[in-house]
Amino acid sequence: MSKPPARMRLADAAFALFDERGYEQTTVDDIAERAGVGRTTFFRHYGSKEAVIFPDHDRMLDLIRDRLATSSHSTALVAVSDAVRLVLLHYVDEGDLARRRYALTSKVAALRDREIASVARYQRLFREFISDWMGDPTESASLRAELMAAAVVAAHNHVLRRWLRGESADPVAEVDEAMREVLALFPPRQSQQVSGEGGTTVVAFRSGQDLDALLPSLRRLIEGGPEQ
Amino acid sequence: MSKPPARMRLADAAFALFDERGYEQTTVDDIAERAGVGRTTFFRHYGSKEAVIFPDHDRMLDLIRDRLATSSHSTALVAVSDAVRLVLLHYVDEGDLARRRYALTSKVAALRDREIASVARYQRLFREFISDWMGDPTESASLRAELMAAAVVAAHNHVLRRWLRGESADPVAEVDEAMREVLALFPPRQSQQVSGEGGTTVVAFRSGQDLDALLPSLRRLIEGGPEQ
DNA sequence: TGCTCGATGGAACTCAGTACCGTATCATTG
DNA sequence: CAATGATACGGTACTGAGTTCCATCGAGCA
Repeated sequence: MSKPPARMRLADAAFALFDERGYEQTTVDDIAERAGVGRTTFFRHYGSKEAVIFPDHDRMLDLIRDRLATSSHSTALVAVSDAVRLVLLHYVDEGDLARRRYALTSKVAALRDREIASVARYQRLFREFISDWMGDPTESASLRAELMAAAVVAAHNHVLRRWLRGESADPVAEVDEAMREVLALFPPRQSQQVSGEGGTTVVAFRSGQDLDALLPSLRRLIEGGPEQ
Repeated sequence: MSKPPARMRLADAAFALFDERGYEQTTVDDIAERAGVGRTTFFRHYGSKEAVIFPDHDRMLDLIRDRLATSSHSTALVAVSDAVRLVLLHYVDEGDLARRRYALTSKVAALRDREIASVARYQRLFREFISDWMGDPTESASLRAELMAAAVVAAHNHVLRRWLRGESADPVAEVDEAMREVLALFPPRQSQQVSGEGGTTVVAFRSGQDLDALLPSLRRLIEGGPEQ
């Protein structure tokens, strides 16, 4: 009947106390005492009181990095979707623990802020990866990469929160669908046009005019090359 | 020769000390001492050591709220663009102060996290507004609102950071352009088509054919009504 | 003068987080 | 068996952020 490792006892004690008294009302001393270890040991295992709630963010960042790194130019978007699915699956595997954490982050501003900061790190990884993938130093591509990374992360968070609230029975299917929607927002561009003959790219717009009235400007756009 | 108000002296002292010694190496006592006030007074004016760097976020949130509130259904997107421009202009008006803050948030993780948390609050405002505006309780619309809010905020941050780094001479023009790109990502949906006469909606696609070869299918699309 | 009120300063406190030191356990060496 | 080193732990003392409470000062006012 050996005791479970201190690290886990600390996490259990922390969650239990947070549930009973609330986060701010619980001190690190309380947690250490209930876990039956010294205060020093707590800080050896978790860098801060907040970190006992989010022990895995660094590992998740590595996971994302790895998945993105093992991709070629043509499979970049697949890698992004995979990485997102990986993160979502990690939460789903945590099960009830993830839901208890969600209950805490919903109530405690400090924890919510911490979570948001972590998500921003994910977003940064995606942004850098997408930016490299685009390989286009123009300001327009830079903005596009930023928007895409933001959308990817927002889609993940959206599905994750739905699952955390018990609104989703199949979060993996939902996140795949959401990622399809996100990628559909960013269709491939002219520079990646099918090589060879001069095809036609029609950009999306709405107009009160009918098609015939629009054709002149359409032709001008196509033949005149890039315009303001 | 009356002294400037304590609040401003505290901010000046804080920025000066942060520049000289760095953020972590500066204590609140140091700041209060240089400002010639007591420690208590510091915390009366700024809720925390970090808050002396970001004094205006609450006011900015109110500004956004107000701008969004004074809009009708048809001017919702204009209101969003206006609100974004408002925030950007606030930073630009700060001028050098905003750049010093940027230098700090670039170096100090705690400050970066704080800034990110504030941005998340902006994003939440936009998300709720856009969601209400869509008035569509489906999951698809909910995701769409989330993506749109994320894109709006990402676009603002992108332009703001460019300006902070001195890469943009006309940030207002840039943010307007960026917002146009963002809104172009989210074309109005069928159900919101301009009532009345038959305008033209061109959906985005790419084709290897040239425009003339495409026209028949285009016409069929337009006249045949909604299709998959 | 006596009064309130707002802004201030100071003392004392709680608690997170860090630094340092001593100790117990265990496996590896000779 | 004895010396060694690595690892995990506990305790003490410290710094510094943030809070609470109380005392003070000055301006306006009856």
